[in-house]
Amino acid sequence: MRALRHPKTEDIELARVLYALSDPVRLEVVRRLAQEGSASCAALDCGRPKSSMSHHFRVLRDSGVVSTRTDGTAHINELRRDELDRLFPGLLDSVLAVREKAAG
Amino acid sequence: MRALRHPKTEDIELARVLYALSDPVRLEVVRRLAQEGSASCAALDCGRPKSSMSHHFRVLRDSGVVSTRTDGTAHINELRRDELDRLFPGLLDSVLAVREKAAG
DNA sequence: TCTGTAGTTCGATAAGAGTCGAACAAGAGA
DNA sequence: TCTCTTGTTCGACTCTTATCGAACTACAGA
Repeated sequence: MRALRHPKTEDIELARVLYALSDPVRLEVVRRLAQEGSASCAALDCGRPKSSMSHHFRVLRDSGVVSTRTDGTAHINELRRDELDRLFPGLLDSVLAVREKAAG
Repeated sequence: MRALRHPKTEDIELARVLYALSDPVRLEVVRRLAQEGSASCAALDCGRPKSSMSHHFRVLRDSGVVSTRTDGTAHINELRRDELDRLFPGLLDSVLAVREKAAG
């Protein structure tokens, strides 16, 4: 497959990261990556078709929130945690610490 | 003027807050409110027409990031800092701590 | 009441984003 | 090489959003 674009650490922008985190589907993906360390796209589908998930993974990748490596046919994602923590200390921790009340 | 809508503390949602913070104009407004405590809309225009700024203030208000009170004809805005800190500990601090490199 | 000031609302426009099926690409294994 | 699996890309659609001028609302002061 084509090479997956990852911004360099110094090109990661706060506004883009916040935007990437502002979607419920992507937030859920980030939470699960934080728990599980790394996971393939398929393992993280939120009941949505793969084209939709591919879009969300691209937003997360382009913003610098996750990195994706290839393992056979699978794409393994993980949080760029060290870099994000260095750039925006406490941000990811505070986002991940939030336990939102159940809907309804 | 019509009453300005403010969500109740318990209705403030993380994703909406992150979205509100993901725009450069709004991020700048939030930074300046953090510095100055409170300010009118006019004092915080980012060189944009007031209709544009009014839109951004509404996004910030609707998401629960700022509260707006009326003082004569002016609308005085301030961060809902205590509430945000209680709901999302560390989030605002980490966002405000970021010193982004100058463009170029 | 007239005028000025501060913001909101409206309407239009253009750009962006989420969603999904279908087609495509690339590696793995038989 | 055929096939399966895993994702990406494309195209179409719809909804949302940012932007701005113009009209409107509300308060204050002369």
